[in-house]
Amino acid sequence: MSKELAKTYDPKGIEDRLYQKWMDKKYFHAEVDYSKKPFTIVIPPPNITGQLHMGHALDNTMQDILIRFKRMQGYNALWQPGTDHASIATEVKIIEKLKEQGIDKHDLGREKFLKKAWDWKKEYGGRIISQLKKLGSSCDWDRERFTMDEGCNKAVTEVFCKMHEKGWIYKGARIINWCPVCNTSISDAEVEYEEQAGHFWHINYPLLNEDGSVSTTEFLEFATTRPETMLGDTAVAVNPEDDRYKALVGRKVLLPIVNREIPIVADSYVDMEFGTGVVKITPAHDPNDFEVGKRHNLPVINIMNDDATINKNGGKFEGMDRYEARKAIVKELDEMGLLVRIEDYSHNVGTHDRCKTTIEPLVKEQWFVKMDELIKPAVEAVKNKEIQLIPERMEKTYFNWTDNIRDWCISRQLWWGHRIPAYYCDDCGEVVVAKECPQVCPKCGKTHFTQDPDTLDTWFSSALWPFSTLGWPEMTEDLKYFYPTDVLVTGYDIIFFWVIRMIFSGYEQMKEKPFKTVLFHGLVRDSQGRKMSKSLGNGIDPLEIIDQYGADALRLTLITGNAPGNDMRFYYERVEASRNFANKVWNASRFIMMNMEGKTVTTPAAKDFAPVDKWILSKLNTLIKVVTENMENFELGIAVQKVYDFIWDEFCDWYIEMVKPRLYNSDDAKSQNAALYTLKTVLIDALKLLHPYMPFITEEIFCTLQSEEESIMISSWPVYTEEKNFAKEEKDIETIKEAVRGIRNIRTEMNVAPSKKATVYVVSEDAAIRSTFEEGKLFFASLAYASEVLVQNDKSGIAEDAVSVVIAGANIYIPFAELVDISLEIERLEKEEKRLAGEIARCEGMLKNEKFISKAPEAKIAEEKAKLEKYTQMSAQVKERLAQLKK
RNA sequence: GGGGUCUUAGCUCAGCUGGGAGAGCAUCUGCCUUACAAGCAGAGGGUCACAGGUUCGAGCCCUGUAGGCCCCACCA
Repeated sequence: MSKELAKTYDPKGIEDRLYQKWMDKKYFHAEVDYSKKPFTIVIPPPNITGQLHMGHALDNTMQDILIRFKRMQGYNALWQPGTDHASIATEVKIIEKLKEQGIDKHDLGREKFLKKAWDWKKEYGGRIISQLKKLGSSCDWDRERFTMDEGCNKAVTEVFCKMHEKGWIYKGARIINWCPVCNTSISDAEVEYEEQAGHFWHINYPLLNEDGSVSTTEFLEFATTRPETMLGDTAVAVNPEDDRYKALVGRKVLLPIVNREIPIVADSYVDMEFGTGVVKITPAHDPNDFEVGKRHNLPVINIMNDDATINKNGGKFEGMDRYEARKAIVKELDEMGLLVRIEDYSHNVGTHDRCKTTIEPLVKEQWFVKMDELIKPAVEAVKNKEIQLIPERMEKTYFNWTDNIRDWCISRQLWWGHRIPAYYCDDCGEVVVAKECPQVCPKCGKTHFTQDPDTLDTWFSSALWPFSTLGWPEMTEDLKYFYPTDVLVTGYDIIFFWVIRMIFSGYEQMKEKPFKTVLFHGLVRDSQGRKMSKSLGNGIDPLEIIDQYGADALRLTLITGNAPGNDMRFYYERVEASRNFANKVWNASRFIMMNMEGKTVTTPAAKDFAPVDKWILSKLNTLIKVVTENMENFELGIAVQKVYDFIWDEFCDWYIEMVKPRLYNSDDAKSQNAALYTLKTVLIDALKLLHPYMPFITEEIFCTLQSEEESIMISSWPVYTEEKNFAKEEKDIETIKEAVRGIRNIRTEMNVAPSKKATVYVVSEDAAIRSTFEEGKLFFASLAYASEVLVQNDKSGIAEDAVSVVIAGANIYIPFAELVDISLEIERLEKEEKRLAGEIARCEGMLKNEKFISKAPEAKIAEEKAKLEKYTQMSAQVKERLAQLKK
């Protein structure tokens, strides 16, 4: 790289080239190596149906930052990648595709369908991976896994069998959430509640008299949102404390249309205050009713088919869709005079999160994971900080779920997924759970078995991901070395689906946590704060952003100004700001390289460093400390902001400008060399600090700048050292900066053209300050637009009408040749005096407060005293100057 | 019904354990100064939602109020 380089940074071409280089060099690959400490992250496996979206981009950028940071710190960093089969999501897509070709899943048959699914996986499974690469993700691709590969299958079977043996996986008929469109059961976590406008139908059921005849005068009124379920009613319930109905308990009502006699039961579940205080009980189609039914030994009458049409138990309504049946039943009740009234009613309805279909609670035989015992270590681990959740508030969400946990329904009536390792004897029906199909029935001795047709919830395999990917159930070397993993990075939206399940699975199977820290991020929203969604069409494609601005700019945008767990808005102005920063870095580097050209930069002797060099080195040293600390605390947004500010503000706007005169003066070779050396050193360390965030541009510059180095990504992370703190130089340079700012300010205020140079006098009785300015004279002159800088201990020779800047310990005078409006200058100084008076009042107020003196920490008191002294002195200088001008 | 979270400059957001309010964008004024106009130098703009409290000291801690967002529960 040299002068011919483009004035603007163009990431095109560079990014792919560098990624290929990293791949070729195997930098991402990690092997067991006990001489180094491991640092492990497992990727949240993206769905094979997926396309990279902003959520992925954020999630993977964060992981890559942590991995690259730790790798540079000398850890053996492993980022374990892979993809998820995403049973239901994928199956739905395949069914859709088949439908387009006019093929029905069931006509095709299980085997052929699965072949199609694997074809799909082959075709689309790699797409998301290549997209992650575009982002710069430094995953160990040699270790790529899939939730349905051989190893993961083995892990799933192993866990299922073990837990079944322990009695923690069982099969039972319970009420579950059924999706009539996807035709499968789903877990509680997959149900999404949605506010829907509906109705409240008030209905009368006639009471039966003591002699069993139907009363024509006595009715029991109740309200329901789902009148069609009356076909399955097996009781009516009231609260046992309810005086209105106490006498009726034990009597019966006649279920109209169906003409079934059903009892009136007393159950505390019924809220006396709500409605009429009477509830119809349909154990087969409502979870609460199911519980009531169990308590009162009520029959369970399922009235629905799997597609939510009424079954034969619904008599003449058989075959009708549930909503069609609702209408018909209401109509019939109305005709019978049993419909009291209809009320508008808005209520929450459970829908399937995948397809938004209203779920139907049904009683079915399903497989469940018993949660009560399993969850205990997972609760403990978070409670005692064995596992740290970031931000901490996520613990509340976590405990909210664990405290109310119910058994996990894990069987799905799908084909794409891990088939349940349960085998039924064709002859006697005996159930055998085993890793392989049994040869002989342990009960009847027959030899023919049929495997359970169901598959497992996709999260069952994801729950094992942190250890299945490292070789479990074999106790591999990888597992011993890399497990437990260090950080899990994920969105707060899958805390229930995934995070909790990994934690209890880790403790149950590995007897050890799956990770030490969970770092949560929020959602990436559009510029108006809306969720990005397909239906809104407001999604921004990260690949387009990469194409237009580069992966580095995208990554920086996603990290800047965001705190853990918080949502963010994404818009183009932010990306442009990031792109501009990349360009800034590029140009600063270009400048440094241009100046280095043809020269051999050597390490200068300690005495050859100018105060400015020490100032920036000292600033850099502090930066290293702050950035490292913030990254270790997972405050990535703060860390990168510090790097950004340092590079742009301190390094580019100040240091480079300060050092220019020395670079252009070849007469003082030692000084020039020290400047070049400092420029290069600071740039390299700054690039290193920036590398995890912006891997491509930093690599490109680093390798050009230091052709002998192979790659920045395997270089070592800068380390903070006390010896590189130069307090004196920091203070001195800040003094000069203050003077420069003051002068620039005045010049703008007085409308002095930048091209117009003037003599600048620095007057101070303090020899140390004078020497500071003497030493910095060269750059001070150029930054302050001075034709000449004169440092002296009194005002001799300075024109009366010179404008002046007061800084602590010195007065700066600029005599302009043109007439300066004295009254304007007086006004300006009076403003300054007022400001200082305010500051003095503030300090004095504090210091005169006895309670402050007695209770505040010493350091704080000393700080305020020093400030008071400084402002008092400055105020005196301003006053003196005003007195002169007013003469 | 329970819980969380937010309310800071015109906009979008930082502000980590309490010690003089910040950034980016936008606006205004000068500058094509030999790294960068995707830039440089400067400026304006905030009773940190409101009301109390704790403290020598509160944007930050506590209580309450108002409004927004989210999660959980699901009284038929």
